Amino acid sequence: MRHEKVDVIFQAAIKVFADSGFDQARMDEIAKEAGVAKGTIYYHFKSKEDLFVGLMNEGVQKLIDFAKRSIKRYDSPTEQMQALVKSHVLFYVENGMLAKLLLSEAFGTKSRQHQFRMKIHEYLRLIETILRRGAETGEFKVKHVPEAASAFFGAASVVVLQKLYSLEESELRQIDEAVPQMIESLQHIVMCSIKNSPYL
Amino acid sequence: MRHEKVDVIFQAAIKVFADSGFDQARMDEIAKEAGVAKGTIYYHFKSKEDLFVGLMNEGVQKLIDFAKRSIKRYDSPTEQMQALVKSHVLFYVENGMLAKLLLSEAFGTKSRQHQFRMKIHEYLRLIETILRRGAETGEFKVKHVPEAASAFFGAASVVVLQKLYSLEESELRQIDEAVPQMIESLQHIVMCSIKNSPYL
Amino acid sequence: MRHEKVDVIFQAAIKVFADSGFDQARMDEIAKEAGVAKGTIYYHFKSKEDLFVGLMNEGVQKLIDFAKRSIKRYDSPTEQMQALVKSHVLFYVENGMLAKLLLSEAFGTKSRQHQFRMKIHEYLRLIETILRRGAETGEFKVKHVPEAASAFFGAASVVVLQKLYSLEESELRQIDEAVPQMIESLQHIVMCSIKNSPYL
Amino acid sequence: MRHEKVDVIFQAAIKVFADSGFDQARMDEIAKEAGVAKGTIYYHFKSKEDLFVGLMNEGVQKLIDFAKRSIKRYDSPTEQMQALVKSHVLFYVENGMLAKLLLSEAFGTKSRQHQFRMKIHEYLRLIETILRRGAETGEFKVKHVPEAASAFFGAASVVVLQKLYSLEESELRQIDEAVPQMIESLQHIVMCSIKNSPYL
DNA sequence: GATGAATGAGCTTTCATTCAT
DNA sequence: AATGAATGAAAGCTCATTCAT
Repeated sequence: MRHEKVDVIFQAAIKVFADSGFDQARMDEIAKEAGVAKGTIYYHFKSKEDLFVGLMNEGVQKLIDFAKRSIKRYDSPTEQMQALVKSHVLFYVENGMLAKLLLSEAFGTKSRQHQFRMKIHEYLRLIETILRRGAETGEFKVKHVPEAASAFFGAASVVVLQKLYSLEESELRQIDEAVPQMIESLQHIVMCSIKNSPYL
Repeated sequence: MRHEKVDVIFQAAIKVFADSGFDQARMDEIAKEAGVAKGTIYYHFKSKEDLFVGLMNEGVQKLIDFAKRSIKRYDSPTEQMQALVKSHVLFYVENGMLAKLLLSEAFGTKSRQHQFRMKIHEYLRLIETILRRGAETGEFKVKHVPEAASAFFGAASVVVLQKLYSLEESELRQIDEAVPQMIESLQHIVMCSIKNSPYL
Repeated sequence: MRHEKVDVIFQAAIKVFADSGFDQARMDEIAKEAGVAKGTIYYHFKSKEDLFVGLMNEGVQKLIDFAKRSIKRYDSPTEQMQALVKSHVLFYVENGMLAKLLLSEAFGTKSRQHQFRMKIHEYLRLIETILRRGAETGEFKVKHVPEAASAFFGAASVVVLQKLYSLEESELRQIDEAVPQMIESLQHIVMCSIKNSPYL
Repeated sequence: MRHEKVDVIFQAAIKVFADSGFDQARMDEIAKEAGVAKGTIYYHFKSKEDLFVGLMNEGVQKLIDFAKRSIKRYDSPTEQMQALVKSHVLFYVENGMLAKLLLSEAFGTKSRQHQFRMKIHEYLRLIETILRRGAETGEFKVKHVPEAASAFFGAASVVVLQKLYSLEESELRQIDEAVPQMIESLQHIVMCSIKNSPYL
């Protein structure tokens, strides 16, 4: 069982990293947000980078777990793909900070960014798995599976973020109203492009 | 006519910002890369942020101009949309650095990020214009135009970046071989999801 | 109880600020003089300006306290005024650095200079209080109290500084011999100009 | 005859140095104020310090000349001393910037400050000359002439500056109303303390 | 386990000065 | 004589990290 303080620090770190990005995040602020002394963070984590990597892995893992739970309820690849798109949007709306970090910290040559991409790759493989199963059952027809997975990931991520940042601070509650629209749009795009036979 | 040194600094800055992101980029490094003294940068730009904003605006403008030139050669929205996807991929492969900054620095609450999103919005509006024209001619059928534009932008951006970063340093030349594949995949996704009638 | 390091920094800062003035004083030098790292200063003080303001307030407060203690021993305004002049000279000779900063940093439109003048004003009010009490008892006759207070302050300050700077480095010990002369001169000036009846 | 541009630069420099003090004054600003290129200043002056020293000498010289002209109209040391006090106040009110620089830049160990003190010393010697002549004629009785000169200089300087800075920006016109009061106060102080016989 | 005072390398920015034109 | 683009030394300040308690 993880130490109690570690959880407190994780929660604080998520918030601060999401608000500010890796570079602008201050260990001081994380400590203050967590209500612990700065030294305590260093007792539990080797470095800022270490904390960040742990955090990102956990974040993406949650995204993966959430997606897997959504998928599990369906058998056909078609339904699973739709469930995946829906879970992606819902998770991002609920965890906007992660979405932002996903795009802003995923690309780069730094070691932490490489590690981060590895973790994201797990999620992409989940998408690819469904696509491949759909191809086997004959429901889907996808020529370049990895490219399709990347494309869906990018499309879904940018659509949600663009919506989040286009709403003013005061209108942020309207994001919930926009969710069905985003899900519909993305499902349409995804299904159209992979369905063997024409999609509605 | 812009001063010669300004161009040298711009070229150096785009390289360094792309390598490291805004925060990790060092003015020292930009100066060294440009072969000028650090003070020279500050003689021409008010601040690091000023340099970055100028750079990004110019970068996105080039993307917009490149896309517009590609589109101009065609009349039908269908051909224009395919041309746009192609130009997007080609531009990103040629300007991988800008592509990375486009995703990593576009989202956030900083003023420079807001300015940056405004500029990207110009590009999104270009996509939307084609989509709307296609809807008018009856070639396209798009329910939520802004969402579709964001989705295509996100899909195309992530596909190229994912490919760029999945190739090791030594295999970077292979990127050119991957270009047709990426274009084909993205065109397929885009056309399928907007075509009024089934797209083969 | 104030932290030990704060005192060390204060002592070093007063020396460096006095040697060089606010602008020419270097935080590096203060740190070196104090035997602490530069960061330590910024751990305890918000900025160079913050350090300076704290220092000046404390310095002038010491001058005020010293004057008040000197005055307390006497009842008659006449004796108090003489005590004040004497204490002023003694304090300045002992704290030449503060004296210099008092004149060189008090005037200007910067916020820190305004704050500084406010503090000096406390000292001037002390002088004015004695002058007014003397007027009540009939011992003094002063037409413009604030002008008189400023004049005595300026006279005493410049006399000591002029003497300090007219002595070469090597003759600085002679300052002690000059003290009685300065006190006598200033007391003469002050008493003559405020005494109701002729002062010998 | 001095080069035309030198005068333009001098006028600009006076303004900028007075507004900001030596350290905070920027050569850029002086150039802009003078309407010349920065290089032009360096064509006529060796350095910022060189410009400042030249300026200060000229400023103090003007003060000296103004005092001498005021004195010349009278024969008796008594009248001359009163004229000197009056001219000092009038000059300071008219040239507040010089007054400020006089106090803020006169003390210190820098070479320019030493040179500056030398120049001020000329003014002090002028005061001393009158005091000594008064002693010879029997009108005055001054025990320590240099101390008295310093005291009068300090008193007059601080009185005017304190008044200038105590008035808010908007009330600066009231300074003219305060002039007679300052002159009266200072003349009273000076005359009382040097007159052989009681001064009313 | 936990703390927070202390550190110092490293950052952006400033600005007096130079020099080719 | 005059210019102003270019310079680079130095400054104030930040903040991840350490370590004695």
